[in-house]
Formats: sequence, structure tokens, C-alpha cells
Amino acid sequence: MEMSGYLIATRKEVAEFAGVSEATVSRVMNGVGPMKEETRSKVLRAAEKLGYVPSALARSFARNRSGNLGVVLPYIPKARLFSSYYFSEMLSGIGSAVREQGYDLLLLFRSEQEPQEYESFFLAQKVDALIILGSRDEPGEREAIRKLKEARHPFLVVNQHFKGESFPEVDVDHVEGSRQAVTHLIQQGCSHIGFLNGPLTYSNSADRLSGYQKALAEGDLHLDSSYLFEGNFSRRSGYEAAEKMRELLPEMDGLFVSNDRMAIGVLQKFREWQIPEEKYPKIVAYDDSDAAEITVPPLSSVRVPFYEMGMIAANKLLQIGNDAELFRTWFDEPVRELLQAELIVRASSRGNTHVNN
Amino acid sequence: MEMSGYLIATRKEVAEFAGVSEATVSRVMNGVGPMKEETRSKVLRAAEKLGYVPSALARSFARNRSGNLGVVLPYIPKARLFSSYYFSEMLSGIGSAVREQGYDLLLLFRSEQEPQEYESFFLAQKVDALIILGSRDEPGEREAIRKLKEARHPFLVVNQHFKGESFPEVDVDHVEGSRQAVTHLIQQGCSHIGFLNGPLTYSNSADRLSGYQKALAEGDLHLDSSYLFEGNFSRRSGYEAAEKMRELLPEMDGLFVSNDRMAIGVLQKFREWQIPEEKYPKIVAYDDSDAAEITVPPLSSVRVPFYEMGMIAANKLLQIGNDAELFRTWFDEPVRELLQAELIVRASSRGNTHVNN
DNA sequence: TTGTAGGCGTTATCAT
DNA sequence: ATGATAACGCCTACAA
Repeated sequence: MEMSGYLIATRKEVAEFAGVSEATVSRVMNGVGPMKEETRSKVLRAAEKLGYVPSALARSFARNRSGNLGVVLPYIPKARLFSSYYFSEMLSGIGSAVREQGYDLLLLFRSEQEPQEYESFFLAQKVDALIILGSRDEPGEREAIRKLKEARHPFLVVNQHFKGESFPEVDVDHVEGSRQAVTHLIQQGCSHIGFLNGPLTYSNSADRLSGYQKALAEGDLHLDSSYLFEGNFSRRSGYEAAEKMRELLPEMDGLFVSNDRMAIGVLQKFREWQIPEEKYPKIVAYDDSDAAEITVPPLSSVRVPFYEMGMIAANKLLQIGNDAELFRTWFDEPVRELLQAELIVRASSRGNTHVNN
Repeated sequence: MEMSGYLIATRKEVAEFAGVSEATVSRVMNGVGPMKEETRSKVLRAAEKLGYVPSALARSFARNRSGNLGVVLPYIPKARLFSSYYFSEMLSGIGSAVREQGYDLLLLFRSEQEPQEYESFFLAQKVDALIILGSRDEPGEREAIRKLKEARHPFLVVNQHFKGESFPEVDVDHVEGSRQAVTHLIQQGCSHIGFLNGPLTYSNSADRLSGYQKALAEGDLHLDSSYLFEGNFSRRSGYEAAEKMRELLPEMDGLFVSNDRMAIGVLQKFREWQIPEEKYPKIVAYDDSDAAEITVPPLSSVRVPFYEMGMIAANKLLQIGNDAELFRTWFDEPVRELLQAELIVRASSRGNTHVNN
């Protein structure tokens, strides 16, 4: 059904009112082609008068372009997805780029049920380009993205790398970020460093593991697999992982955690156990979200430029719409932008100088 | 330019391939009208074979419906909008409703520069319905929303009330939420209760002020305007507002703050001043975001059902697309859904029993 | 500088 | 149960 109670002024009416042809109205509205200033203002006045706004729908249809940049998000019912710092920042960055380029931002929720399938967003012409967030390295996902590439749809994977493929990606050097984090812990005198990581289907988790290993090797420490823990990035999972650290704690003098939220869960558990702060392992977390500053002790954390990532990804992607040359090479030499992370040191990884609040 | 390197299968090709008319293809794809099972499967096979997906663009054009629910967000460059708990939760709620109803979610960023103007989203047919978030009671905004109503565009204002108008709204009873918060402080023995509020152009700020006043009156306390502070909901503004509380602190034994982030800023300042926790005023904040649990001391906070608000708003709004009767009355008896907030008590407002961590 | 007219891929109505 | 066809509102190549 028609969802509105009003009538929309059409180009035809404007043309009649202004006493020109419809084509002229189009030219004026789009500012193309030469035209007499008089005609122009006549048309604009008519449009103003009639409240005419060109239909984006019809325009898209005629141009065969939706004008939308799609962003695929993991759909997890009730998961309060946006609450996660990661997605929030990224979307803000994408939003700001999209806006400047005159596109609209269409949010697309990936379903956990149905098999992954991204191409139909293009086939249905819902989007002109697609940014894929929260991607995981799983067979279905790889396949779905491969299809996008084969069909040469403009897309970009963010914060995820698929080894062996060459997809256009904007990513962060999590290997180096993690290496720095763990090296810092070693420099602080730690020799038994635990690692609470996220699921390895995220390449950023795998990358962090590499960085961790690298730092240990460089510090002549050996990797003890009983020091490896896995969570799902939620606070709760950090809280639960801490349980498993219990018996190692006297030994474990350092801890690297893959995001702030899990680290906060760990801290909660430590506090519950009434471990004195001086006895906490030295901790470095990841993301450097707002929360890192306000925990007790404040968390050292690896800052990830999510906002910039989103902005860069969107800009790159939309750029190819205006640059035929870029489009030609987009898939042959896929973009692989690699941003740097930066370790921010706070009390959680320093000496026993925690403010005892 | 054409942004893709592939060709899209059209209905015509499917029709030819299947040896039927285009109309039949449409019927099959939309599952309308009677049809022989044989024809149906023939068409479906052809579609499958050719990789045909009906063009959402063309469909929207023909149906004169975009299939999009628009969500207006305040645009603040670099403001990391989504990081705010408020918007994050709301969008998650809207997203989940929209998805179920088969709509798409279009994000629209309000500009701070240009005068407010929402109607053109409808005139340009970018959206079939509109949810307005982060609205403020300012002349331009009122005017813009009035126009929506006059033209009978389906829209909904969320978490904001315009006194004297009757716009369709989904809101929270912030008067009652605040009254509870402050009454709780009074019950805890506080008699000099400060209030750090947000800008009064947000009706929820004004409502909180009413609740504060109400509670004071009920507790036979008088309102001292030197106990009123204003911030802009950011942590920094809380941090700065705390400065102004300095000299009142010995007296001020209670503090009500309009959101968690500002409260966190206040706590930071207190900690910087090295005020012992036992001497903090008893604090109740607002929103009950994730952060409230992890501060030291954990913040008592008024829980606001943002997620539900978003979901309810979107559901209500999309419902009117399927219900002519509802649409008819939508503007005559505008929805005014009023959800309840709930006080969550934590250590920050209890006796001197803070865990000294 | 402006007008004419064909086409875009559906939906929906009317025949058959 | 299916086919033919007129809209839908705009863009754009071409004609004038």
C-alpha cells in the first residue's frame, strides 16, 4: 500500500508550470549542459513553488545505480551489536565518508542461519558497493566473497585478511601491534605471559597470536600452550577465562588480552578474588576503547584506528565509482591498506605503582 | 559510470529461457496469483540458471516504495557518534525490527549547518518511513517535524517530547526515572543533592529536572540552584563540571548525573583530587550502560530500555504500512508510547561500604 | 540552448 | 493459468 497521504510533484508538472520541456527541468536540476540563466531560474522557481524534489528512486532506476553503500554487519539477535566499540567506531568512520561523497549508507545484517551470500545485494541492485565487517575465515564466507570478486562487484573487507586470496582489504597490522604489546610486557620484566585471544577464525586473532609468538621468541621465552586462553570478545568470556587462569596465577606475571572488554571481565574476576592489585599480572589489552581509561587499574591497550579504517575503506571504495582506471585495476591489484596500531601504556602494565584508589 | 563489470540477468531473459511471459515470471517471483506447479518450477529453474534476482531498484520504482526505513542521526564530524551507548542500543533495536519486517535500514546524518529539513527524504522517496533520533527542542526542528506531520509522512520521534505538539513519539518516563533516583538518594540520607544535567533542549533533560524537583519537594528539601550543573553528556564535560562542584563538596552529600559518561568524568576528577571514596557524595547516574558496572565504585544508574525503544518504534512505524486503519489514525491520535526506566542500585549510592578494591 | 523520444525493469490491469 | 501492455519518473542521445 501507499504509505503516505500526500501527492508528490513530478517533473512533468514542473515543466508545464515553467513552460519548458521535461528534459530542461532535468538539466536544471542536475546542473548539466548549457542553459539560459533565465530558463534556469524559471525552472527553479517552479520547482520551489510546487515543492518538487526529484525522485531518488526514479533517478536510481534510470541511472542504474542505487546510490547506496552497503555495510554488512554480523547479525546476532539481541546482541547489541553496536555497543561494541569496534563496530561503533567503524560505522562512524564510514558514515562520515559516505556523507561527503553523497552516497547513502545501507545497513545489511548478515544472517547466522542462511548460508552466506553477498552477491544478491548487487544483483538486486540494493547497493553500488559493499563493505564487509566482522568477517570470519570460514568456508562459506570465503566462497561468498570469492563470488563477489569473480563477478567484479566493488567490495572491500575490513579488519580481516584471507590468506591465499587476494581480496581488496583495509586491515590493521595486528601482528606488529601484538608484538609490541608483548614485548612491552617482557621489558616490564614478565617472563610468564598469558594470552587471552579471540576465536581464530578472525584473522586478527590469528595475527595477534603470531605477534605474541614473535615477541616471545625475540625475548627468548618459550610458548607454553597452557598459557593460551580463548574467549569471544565479550566481557563475560573474559570473566570466565579468568577462572582458568586461577592456578597459573602465582606464576603468570603478564597477560595479553585481545580486547578491552575481555580484559575488563578478567579484572572483575580478579577483584572478586580479592587479589591485591600489586599481585595482578601486568596486563595489556587491545582496542583502546573508552573503557580502557576508566578501569582500575587503567588498562594499557593497543590503540586501533577503527574510525580511520572505516573512513578509508569507504573513501577508497566510493572513489572507484568516479575513476574508471581505478576500477579496472581494482581486482587485478587489489588494495591492501595496512594501518598501524599503537600501544598505549597505562597503569595496568607498569610497576607496582597502581593508584590504590 | 557503471560501477560493475558484470551483466545482470533480467526478467525478460528468464521469460524467454523458461518459455513463458514476463508477467508469469513476476508472478512466480512474487508468489502471487494461481499458477501451475510445473510453470513455477520451470521459471525458478530458469532464474536459478541465469542467476536472476529481481531488481529491488526497478521494483521500488514500479511500486513507488523505497523499502527503506530511514533513521536520522545527529551528525557531528569526528564525534564517534555510535560510540555513545544511547545510539548504539537504539540502532540495534531498530535494526532487529527492520530486518524482520523485510525493510532495509538507511542511515541519514542530520547536518548541523543546513537548516533542519526532513521532508525531502520522503519527497525524494529515499525512505518510506522515518525515525528521528537525537532530536532537540529548537524552533527549526519543531518546524521541520511539523511539516512531516502536516504532509502526513509516517515518522516517529524517539526519546524526545515536544510539548504542545502532538507528534507520534516513543519516549521514556524520565520524570519518574529521575524522581526515583533522587528519592533513593534522599532515602540514603542525602540532603544536599547536586544535579549534573544535560542541555535542556533535550526534553529528557527537562524531564529529569522535573523529576529531581519532584523528589526534592516530596522529601521536603529545597532546590538550591547553585547545585545545578550542566554538561553535554560527554565524559569531558563531566570532568569539567566536577571542577565547579569543588567548593560545594563538603556539603554536597548526593549527586544525580544525567548519564554514565558524565558521571565517569566526575569520578575521574574526584580520584584526581584524591578524595577518599568514603567522602564521595552518593552518586546515581543515568542510562545504565556497560560502563556503569565497571567503574570504581560501580555506579548506581537508571536503566533505560534503549534497545526496546528502538525496536518498538520501528515496529510501530512499519506496521502502519500494512494497516490502512492504523495509518488513518496515525496522525489524528498520535502514538505516545511511554516506557519505564528502572533504578539499578550499586555501590556508588550505598553506605560507606565501597569495596576499597 | 532547448525539445523529442526511446529506454530502464518492474508492477498491475485487462484480456484471453 | 497465462499473456499482452500501459504505466512509473527519470536520463540522455539526438534532433532542431
